Amino acid sequence: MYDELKYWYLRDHKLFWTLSMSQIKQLCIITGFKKANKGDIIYFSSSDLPRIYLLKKGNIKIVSVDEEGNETIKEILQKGDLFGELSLENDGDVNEYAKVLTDEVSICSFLLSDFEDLLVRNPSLALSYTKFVGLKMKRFKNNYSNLVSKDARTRLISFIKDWAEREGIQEGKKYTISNYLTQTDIAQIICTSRQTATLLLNELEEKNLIYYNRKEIIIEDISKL
Amino acid sequence: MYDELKYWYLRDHKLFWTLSMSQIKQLCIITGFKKANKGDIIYFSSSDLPRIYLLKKGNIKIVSVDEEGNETIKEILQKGDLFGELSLENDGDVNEYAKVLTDEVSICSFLLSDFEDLLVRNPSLALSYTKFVGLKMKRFKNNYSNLVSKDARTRLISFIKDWAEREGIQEGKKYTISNYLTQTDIAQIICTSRQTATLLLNELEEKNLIYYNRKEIIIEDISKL
DNA sequence: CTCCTTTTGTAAAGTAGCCGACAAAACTTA
DNA sequence: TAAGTTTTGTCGGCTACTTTACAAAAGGAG
Repeated sequence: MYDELKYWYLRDHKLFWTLSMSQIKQLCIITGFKKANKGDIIYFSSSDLPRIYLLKKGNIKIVSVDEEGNETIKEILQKGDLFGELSLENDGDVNEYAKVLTDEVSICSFLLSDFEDLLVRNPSLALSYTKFVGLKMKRFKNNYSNLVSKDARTRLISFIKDWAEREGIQEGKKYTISNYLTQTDIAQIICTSRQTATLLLNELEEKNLIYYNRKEIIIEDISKL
Repeated sequence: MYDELKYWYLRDHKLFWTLSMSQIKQLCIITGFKKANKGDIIYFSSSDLPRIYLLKKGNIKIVSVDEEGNETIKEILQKGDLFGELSLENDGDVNEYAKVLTDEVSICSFLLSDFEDLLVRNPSLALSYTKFVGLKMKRFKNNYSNLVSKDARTRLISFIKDWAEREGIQEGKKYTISNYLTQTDIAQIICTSRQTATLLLNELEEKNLIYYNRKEIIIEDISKL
């Protein structure tokens, strides 16, 4: 892959706006690039050097597996999101993988150590990065409190609203989301059983609050949801 | 308060080890210092300039209140912990306060903007700080997955173990924790009702796994817990 | 078009933990 | 030491959700 293209892939991300051309090139030299298809699984092999990944196109989910084999969806990532060792420390024991949700995704990555070098040489990037991680944490905390105090219905609704606002195509109060999640996925995200999720989705559809199928979700009036 | 003393308060924290004397003094000029007693409530007034706080002595809990008035314990902090606008962004709407749990606490604080200046001028501090925030996020994620997949009993046990390892006095397999939490606090931390927490604690005591009273918790053999 | 796999729909039985209510015990204050 | 307040103990009813189980529908592969 040409350096020129790689350069633009990074340059695109707002975190890297402050960097000079030469600094980005420095990262680019060692940048990896990868395409993958729906259903593919990407492991963060612990034997490999730790990396930071940037999702350039498509959607993936980060799944973690605990000792008993229970799978939890940690995050749904969309175009422009960073993932991997964001805390800049590699923790061996955690078992996570990424699964591709959309037809085609492209991902680029760079070595953690190179990124650290860059951060040390570029304090304002470090500052942006810290804010970025902080923001991520904040969103996480928010989800977490939802989980604690709200019931499954409320969690589902707030997830759908959130999704619509992040990715949906808006026409007035109407939102159209291209649906790359199964009901099982949605259930895992809002932390409930698949059956409950199905039940609640059908209930919302019966009340004409949403229109659901495997390809898309349409919210007629988001303010009524 | 003498600059000299303030200096040492900061110097103590491992995050600030890399800083030179003059850099710390720079922060110290505008450092605030505060003592508080059990039961006191410290508000992060949004009208005020955003600050970062460092807990020097004692324990406090961070409580957030949602629209309906539900209170959730976000964090229990101990000596040496940083709190406040760690993400370096101030979010007005979130309603949080800190409540003092132990007899006497001391807290020092500095302005967010001053800290940012320091970070920009000191890349390696910025890197440590980023890692620190990242670590915090990781711990958070861990708690969160516990909440999702484990039942109340498991959550209580892992909370007690964690507490013992962080703060308890160890003698072989025996741990003694000085208990500054009520059962209501514990319940809120592990996200269950007070009644359930009481029940489970008594159950653990009946099985002789722990000895519980208002002043201390003794774990006879942590490996059996 | 047919077979196979994945996803979705539905129902019944079981349960963890919530909620309300009240009493006992332990600290606090005067 | 008495009265008030906070914390802890205990009970039964309730319900939102899980689990198990099976069938229908939709997609995909050959």
